[in-house]
Amino acid sequence: MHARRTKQRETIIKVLRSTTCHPTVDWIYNEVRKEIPNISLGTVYRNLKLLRESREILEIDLSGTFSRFDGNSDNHYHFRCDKCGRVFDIDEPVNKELDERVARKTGFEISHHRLEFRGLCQECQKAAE
Amino acid sequence: MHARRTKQRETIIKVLRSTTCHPTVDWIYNEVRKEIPNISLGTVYRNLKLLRESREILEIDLSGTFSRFDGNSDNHYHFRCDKCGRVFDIDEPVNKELDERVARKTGFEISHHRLEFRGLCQECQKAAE
DNA sequence: TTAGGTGCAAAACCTTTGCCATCCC
DNA sequence: GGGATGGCAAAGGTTTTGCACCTAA
Repeated sequence: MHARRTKQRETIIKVLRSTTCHPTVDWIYNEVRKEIPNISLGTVYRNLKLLRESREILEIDLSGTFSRFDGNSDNHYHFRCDKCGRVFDIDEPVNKELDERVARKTGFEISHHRLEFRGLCQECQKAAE
Repeated sequence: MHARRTKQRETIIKVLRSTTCHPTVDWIYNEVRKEIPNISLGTVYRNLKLLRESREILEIDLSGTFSRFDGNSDNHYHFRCDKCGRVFDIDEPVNKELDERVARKTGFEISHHRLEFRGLCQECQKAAE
């Protein structure tokens, strides 16, 4: 199966790469509709699935009702605000050595790890005062 | 609101504490039905929500369709097998110092972090040979 | 030409919720 | 007694899928 270049897929990638927020499917859908008004939600889901599988984007594992995506597929850490729900990228080096140590200890074959900090972002800290 | 002691809730806790697997709601539901055949799925959901809020259990954030739970609510790390989907607890000290460092660097107020290793468990490594 | 892609709508799924009966404190 | 819970079923919201029609290569 050869991935084909379609306007829909290109636009979805463009939208994802153009933001630093970590959008939900619904947000992506609405953005893309500004350019392709009659695109269907199913197409968005299908393309996100493909892009995730080809590792062009990252699906962020969060509890809660809906998935979020990251246009940056390099492994990196996230912070999630417990109050406003926003997700931020964290500029902290990924600790590859940890993978190796745990792999040795457990016998698991470890490809990577996901790390998510939780707490309050600056704005929500102020709002709580 | 006083949490009341009911057979349903007690059984759900018992089931959760009695396993080291990280069950889905559906699995919990079926286990509990062995003791309380006419318990409803809604009750299971309601109690899991209560227990999560009172921090007696842990909801594990995973991508994928359904939630998973951990009867152990102490913060600890997980490993998830990409092939069989099983989740294992990792016996590795939680790095609290990391929270502090990132908090200083970012200005976020960090309460904790979640870490999940990904890869292949021992059995799935053998199966892949 | 043709396999992959799209739109549309229905289906599938997990989770939540309203209502009323029931039970615990 | 009275508020917290449970059972049941319907609703809600996200994600997937079947199908017929396109379209990029």
